[in-house]
Amino acid sequence: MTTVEPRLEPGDVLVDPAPRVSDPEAGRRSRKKQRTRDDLIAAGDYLFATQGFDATTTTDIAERADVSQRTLFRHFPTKESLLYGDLDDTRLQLRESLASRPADEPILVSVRESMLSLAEDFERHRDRRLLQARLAASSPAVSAYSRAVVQFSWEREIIAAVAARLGVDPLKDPRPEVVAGAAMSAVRIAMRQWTVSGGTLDFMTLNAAALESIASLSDLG
Amino acid sequence: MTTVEPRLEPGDVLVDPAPRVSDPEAGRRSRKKQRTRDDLIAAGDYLFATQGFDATTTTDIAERADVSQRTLFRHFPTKESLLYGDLDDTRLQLRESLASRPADEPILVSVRESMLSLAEDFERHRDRRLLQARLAASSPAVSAYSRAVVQFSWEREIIAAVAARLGVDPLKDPRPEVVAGAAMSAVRIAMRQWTVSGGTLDFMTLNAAALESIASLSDLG
DNA sequence: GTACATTATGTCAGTCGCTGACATTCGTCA
DNA sequence: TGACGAATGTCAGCGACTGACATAATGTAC
Repeated sequence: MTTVEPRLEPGDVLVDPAPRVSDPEAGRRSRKKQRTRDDLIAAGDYLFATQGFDATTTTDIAERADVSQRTLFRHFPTKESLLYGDLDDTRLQLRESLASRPADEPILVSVRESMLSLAEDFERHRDRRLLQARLAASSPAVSAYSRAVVQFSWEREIIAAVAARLGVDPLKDPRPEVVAGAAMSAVRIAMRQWTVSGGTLDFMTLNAAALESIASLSDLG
Repeated sequence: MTTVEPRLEPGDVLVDPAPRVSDPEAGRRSRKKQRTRDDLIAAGDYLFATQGFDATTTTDIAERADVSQRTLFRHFPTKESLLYGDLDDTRLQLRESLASRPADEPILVSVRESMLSLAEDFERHRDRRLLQARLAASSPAVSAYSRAVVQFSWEREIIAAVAARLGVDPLKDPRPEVVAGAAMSAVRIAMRQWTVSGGTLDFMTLNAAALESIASLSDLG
């Protein structure tokens, strides 16, 4: 599994200057835990960006975050999950966006609008999403994880929402999954176009254009 | 990554009684090579079916095929690829099927008919496809491989064919990928329904029904 | 504030997928 | 037959990940 690793230009932003808010409600213990978690993500982002995903060792990352490798794996189940540490946030945001659409709205419109809320997420975490996309383009392991874990988790949210709206069982009626599959393909195209543009193009616009094509599918007869 | 491993009933067929044809044209050397390859696949199928994917070691498989572990990895790049050893056959068959559709046929019909040719493959290798599907349902590693490698390779064939038919660049026009995504979702549903039925339902029928829903997507507005 | 329970972390040894390097065997072909 | 090359075996090693146990920091009850 040989891999071409990315070489970032010196000007590129490497890490999200994350807010590091650390809910002041919680005690010192959970704050410290959150702190090491943040440190690990930052260390991973930096090393992945500078050396590439495959060339970076989990031991490297742990050392840079000044913790043991064992601690890294207590916070993240896999090396890939370290790169997509905010997966759950994005997924839940998508879920809420889907749930908040009016019930009388056409389903394709609901899906489209919700996917656009995902675009907002991309612009809010621009650097990180670009890094993830670039690493996915250069490392098969990351690419596979993105498809099989990240995107799949989004797809499930769409399937559940569409099935609920239609009032059908998604294991029997194929439409929820087919809609979700089409929508995910649209998002992938938008992501790819956005990535090759280096994040300069407007993700929202790209995503909207791709999603438009779903409704016109039947023209292909 | 804890995994529930499948327990097959004694009556279940474990291995494809593969033809083991070994092109008589070739010499003894390539015949022996093909033979060890077949042995490895058979050993893998048997152990995966009886012990589950994760619980089976590549060393186990190699020993059962009476070769060294190193030889296993000379024939197959990963443990997963051993389970999907015939991936290329299926992919190329899909490609040919897509290429053989008349140029004046509506695109959705071409895609649908080609996916049905994929259904023939499923019935031809019924036991193996069932085993793969069951293992994918029980092991995240297999499931991820199926999505990110196997199904993705099919998806690329559809994208290329549809883009060629439309005469567009699939990196710019989203329609080829969206069609492919919808078609792959349909196939996934059919596979799942077929699997839970234990392979008793007619895959062709399931697949056709799921593919039908693509054209009616715009009804969801 | 002292004592006890919890929890995050470190350390260490080990498994398993996978690879490079080198030696050996065996089919092929002149 | 003898030389060449392809397939395999052997061995050592890397890297992701895990279980077990010890330790230290934190939270809590009194």
